[in-house]
Amino acid sequence: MQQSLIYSQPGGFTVNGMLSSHTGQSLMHSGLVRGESPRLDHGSHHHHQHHHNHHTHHHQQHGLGHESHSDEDTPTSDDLEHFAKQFKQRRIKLGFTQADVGLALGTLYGNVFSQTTICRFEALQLSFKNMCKLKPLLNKWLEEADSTTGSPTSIDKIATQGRKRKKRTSIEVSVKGALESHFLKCPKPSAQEINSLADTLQLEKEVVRVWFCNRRQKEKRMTPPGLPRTPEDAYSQVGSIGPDTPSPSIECKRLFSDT
DNA sequence: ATGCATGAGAG
DNA sequence: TCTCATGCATA
Repeated sequence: MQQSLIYSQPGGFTVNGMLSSHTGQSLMHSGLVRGESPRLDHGSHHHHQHHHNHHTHHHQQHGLGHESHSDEDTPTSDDLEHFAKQFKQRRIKLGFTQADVGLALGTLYGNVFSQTTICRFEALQLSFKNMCKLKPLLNKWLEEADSTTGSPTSIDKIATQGRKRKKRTSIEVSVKGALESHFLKCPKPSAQEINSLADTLQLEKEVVRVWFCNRRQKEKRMTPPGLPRTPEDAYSQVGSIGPDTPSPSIECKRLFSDT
């Protein structure tokens, strides 16, 4: 947790040591879970991805095969991964917290983001599409940030949230385990399934429903959950690593034909 | 850093 | 209803 609560104002000294070093970390996710069709409308493309996804049929961004620049068009997963990494180091070098960045984006370009989102971006824990959307913004901030090394950023405040949010319900570990099991069987339970499940686990159906929604979203992130990604493992598995989706391509049978 | 939650939009 | 982007609150 390096998210200090203090605002580090780079107004005292010039922090200008932006090095282009990157941790030699071989993070190679093989793709996302679904066939995200990028909203690009170039009618003639569709090369092929260069990675050996030893299973299904999904790739999300066409391997345009020749773009290694910052933005312009749809980045590749590798581009995003690299950018996120660079972004984080530079952010830290400049002495800003994730929260600072989120706020700065708001005051600079009108889009405010929370610490959570910045964090997830850096950790590649957003969907591919979402990453692509945020990248340009963060890239701009980055340019601004290190060019203006020492300029006062006009901080503004846009308090826009007067919702009474439900208190976060803590789900017991054992119960979580049960939910996990069910998720493996059927990631998309019907209302009836959710009902009985909620009843069994003694949880509100809404809580169970939301849990499944969130669980599904997790599967769709760029960095899927449950990766035993230790450096040692990475070395042993080179050649056929598959951090890709566990192929749940099977339809879960609806025992109840709902409405 | 992450778990549970909200709400807008698609179907 | 589900997905998807996003965040408050919390561990």
